[in-house]
Amino acid sequence: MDRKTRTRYEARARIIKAMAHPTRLFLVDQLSQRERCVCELTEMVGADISTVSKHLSLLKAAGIVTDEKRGTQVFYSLRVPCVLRFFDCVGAVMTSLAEEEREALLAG
Amino acid sequence: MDRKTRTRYEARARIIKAMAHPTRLFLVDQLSQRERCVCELTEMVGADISTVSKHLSLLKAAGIVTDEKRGTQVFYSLRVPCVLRFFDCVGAVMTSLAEEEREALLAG
DNA sequence: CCGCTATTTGACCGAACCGCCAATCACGAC
DNA sequence: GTCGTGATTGGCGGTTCGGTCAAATAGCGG
Repeated sequence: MDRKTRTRYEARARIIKAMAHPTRLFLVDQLSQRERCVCELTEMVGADISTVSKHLSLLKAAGIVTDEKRGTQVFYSLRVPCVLRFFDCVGAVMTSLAEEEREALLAG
Repeated sequence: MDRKTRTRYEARARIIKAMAHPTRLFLVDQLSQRERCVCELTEMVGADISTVSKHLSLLKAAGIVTDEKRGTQVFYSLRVPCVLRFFDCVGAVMTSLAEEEREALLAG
């Protein structure tokens, strides 16, 4: 794998990594419905506001969400809706995983 | 977020996390073409065979790939092709990211 | 200006991750 | 059986991640 190829896969991995956390998946899921302010998301998640804020800025840095300040609040919204398709595929993988485990059980 | 919801998002995150690494993305990409043995993949990646083996078993544990032992070699293949759609979306996110940066540049 | 609320940022610390090395296991050839 | 090759596993440093706390910043109302 040459240097250029490696760089390309690293860039891709950075974006997927941004999705690879339960709280951030939840946030993306919520933002797919409509924009929400940090305080609202914080209440939904049930964690410290600084934690949620950091997750959101990570998603923003990855290019997945955008923010817009209105008065004293900051509203986040989903910028790239195609990430929602991750969920479908993840469902397929989970099915595959269950199958694999069943096969292993039968084999053993 | 109640306990059940959290568990569901954790399960999803585990699978996405399995994809969130440049080497593993590369492996998935290669396996989308055809099955390959560990030694072949190792040579392509250019890392220690133990490293590649661990990445592959991680992908397997996530349900994304399967392995089949034939003689002294182990062949891995892609089990859930839909993960390839990740790449398209990642491309879209990268475009969005470039846009966002350009906007920030103009605004600043 | 001050106080209040919403949010971000920095420091800290435990946990998880990554890559290499060595040891081990599995298989085929002899 | 021994040897050689392919692959997995365990362990060890170094790095990154995630959550919490405290401090800093930003906007609004008085």
